[in-house]
Amino acid sequence: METLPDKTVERLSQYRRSLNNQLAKGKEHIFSHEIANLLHITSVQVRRDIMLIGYSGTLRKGYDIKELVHLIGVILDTDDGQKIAVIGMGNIGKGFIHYLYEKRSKLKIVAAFDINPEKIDKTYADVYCYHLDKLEEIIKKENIKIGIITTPPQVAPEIADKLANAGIKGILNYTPKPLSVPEDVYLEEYDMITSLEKVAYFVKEE
Amino acid sequence: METLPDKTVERLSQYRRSLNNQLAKGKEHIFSHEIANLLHITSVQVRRDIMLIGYSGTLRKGYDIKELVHLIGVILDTDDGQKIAVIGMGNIGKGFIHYLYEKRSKLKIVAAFDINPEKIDKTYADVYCYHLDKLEEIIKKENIKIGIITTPPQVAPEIADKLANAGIKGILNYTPKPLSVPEDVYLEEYDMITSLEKVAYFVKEE
DNA sequence: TTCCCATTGTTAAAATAATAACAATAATTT
DNA sequence: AAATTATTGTTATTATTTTAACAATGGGAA
Ligand SMILES: NC(=O)c1ccc[n+]([C@@H]2O[C@H](COP(=O)([O-])OP(=O)(O)OC[C@H]3O[C@@H](n4cnc5c(N)ncnc54)[C@H](O)[C@@H]3O)[C@@H](O)[C@H]2O)c1
Ligand SMILES: NC(=O)c1ccc[n+]([C@@H]2O[C@H](COP(=O)([O-])OP(=O)(O)OC[C@H]3O[C@@H](n4cnc5c(N)ncnc54)[C@H](O)[C@@H]3O)[C@@H](O)[C@H]2O)c1
Repeated sequence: METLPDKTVERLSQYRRSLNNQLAKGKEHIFSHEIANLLHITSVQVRRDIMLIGYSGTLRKGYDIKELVHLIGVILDTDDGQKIAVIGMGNIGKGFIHYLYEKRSKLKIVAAFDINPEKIDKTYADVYCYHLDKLEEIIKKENIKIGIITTPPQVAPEIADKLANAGIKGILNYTPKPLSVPEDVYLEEYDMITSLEKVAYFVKEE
Repeated sequence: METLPDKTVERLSQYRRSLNNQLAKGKEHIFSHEIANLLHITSVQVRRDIMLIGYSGTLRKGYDIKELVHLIGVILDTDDGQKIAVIGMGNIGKGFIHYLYEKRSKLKIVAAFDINPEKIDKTYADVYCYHLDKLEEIIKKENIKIGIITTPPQVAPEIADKLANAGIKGILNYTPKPLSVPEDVYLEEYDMITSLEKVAYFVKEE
C-alpha cells in the first residue's frame, strides 16, 4: 500500500483504541458516525480514512469492529512486533514504561538506559535499565528499532547520534531540544510547553 | 490582531525558547536561516511567521533577538500571566510541575489536585496539592484559566466537566480518553501512544 | 411491490499549511 | 560609482488535509 497520510495514521491508532473499548463492551458493529462521536471528529473523516485503508463496511450495518481492528493492526503493526528502547528513566520515561506495561500492544519496550547509578541495573515493570554505555551493544543484540528520548534536553543530541549509530530507525523526542538525524531515521518531536502555550494563546484570544 | 495560524502559534513558542538560548549566549541579532537551523525548518517559514506577527528585521543584520522575544511575549502571554492547575499528580503531573519550576515563563502552575491521600496537602516545587473536592473553590478563588489533566483516563471526562463548570477556559488533556467540552473551552489533546504508533508505522514503511 | 431513508464510498471543493519565486534594498566589493 | 551579494518581506504556487456533495444500495415501511 502506498503510504497513508500522516494524519490518517494518527487517527487509525485512535480508532483502534476506541474500537477495542467497544468490542470489550460486546458491540460487534459500528457506524462511521458512532466512531466519529467517540473521537469528536466528523463521520466523513472516519469514512474517508477507512476508505484509504481499503476496508468496506456493510450498508445499514456499519463496520465489523473485529475486522476493522484486525486490518488496522495489519497496517500499524509489524509481524514480529517492534522493539523499543527508552533513554532517560525520569518521570516521563518511567511513566511510559508503566503505561505500556500490560497494554496488549505489539509495541514492546525492551530496554531502558540511564546514567544515574540509582536507576541502572534495576527493573521497572519488567523493563531492565542498563547504563548508557551499553546502548549500542543492547540495541544491536535485541534488534531494537525505535528509541524514545526522555533525558534532560542538553544531552538529547548526543543520545540521538548514538541511537542512529546503533541502527535505530525511528526516534520519538520528548525533550524540547530539536534534533537532527540521518535521512533514513524517522523523527517525531513533541514539546509539552508548546502545547501549553498554544492553549494559553487560544484562551487569551477569546 | 486576527488570530494566527495554529502552526505558527506552535512555532512561535519554539522560536522564543531558542531565541532565549541565543540571548543567553550573548548573541544580539539573528538571521532567519539561523533560526531555521536551530529548529530544523526552512528560513522561508521563519520569515513568513515573523511577517505574520508584524515584526521586521533589518536587512543584512537580521532580527533583533530581544525585540523579537519581546513581541512573541506580547502575542503569547497575557498581561498578568495565566494561571494553570494540574489534576492528577502522577508521573506526568509531577514532571510538568518540576519542568515549569524555575522556567521564567509567564505561565504559572498555581495548584495541583489529586484524590490519593499520600499526595494531597503536600507541596511539589512550590505547588500545593489539594484534594479534588476543593477544585471549584480554588479555581474560582485563584482565577485559574487553564487545566492540565493527567489522571487515569477513566476519570478524565468527569474532571473535564468539573473544570468547565469551575470556569476553566482551556484544557490540555494527556489521557488517551477523548473529551467533550463546551464550545467556549479550548481543548488540546495529546496521546503519547499515537505518537509512538506513528513512528512505528513510518519505520515499518521504509 | 414500490418507495423511502439511512448509510456507505467516492469524487469535488474548500481550507489550511508549506514551499517557491522574486522584488527590494542595504552593505560590500570592484 | 557600479556591480555584486546577502538578506528580508511578500506574493504566488503547490501540497496536504478537511469538509462538502452526492450517487449507489439495500433494508424496512407503506
Ligand atoms: N506516563 C506516560 O508516559 C503516559 C503515556 C501515555 C499515556 N499516559 C496517560 O497519562 C495519564 C497520566 O499518566 P501518569 O503516568 O502520570 O499516571 P499515574 O498513575 O502516575 O498518575 C495518575 C494520578 O492521578 C491521580 N488520580 C486518580 N484519580 C483521580 C481523580 N479522580 N482526581 C484527581 N486525581 C486522580 C492518582 O492518584 C495519581 O496520582 C494517564 O491517563 C495515562 O494513561 C501516560
Ligand atoms: N515531565 C514533563 O512534564 C516535561 C515537560 C516538558 C518537557 N519535559 C522534558 O522531558 C524530558 C524528561 O523529563 P523528565 O521530567 O522525565 O526528567 P527527569 O529529570 O525526571 O529525568 C531525566 C532522566 O534522564 C537521566 N539522564 C540524564 N543524563 C542522561 C544521559 N546522558 N543518558 C541517559 N540518561 C540520562 C537522568 O538520570 C534522569 O533519570 C526533559 O528533557 C524535559 O525537559 C518534561
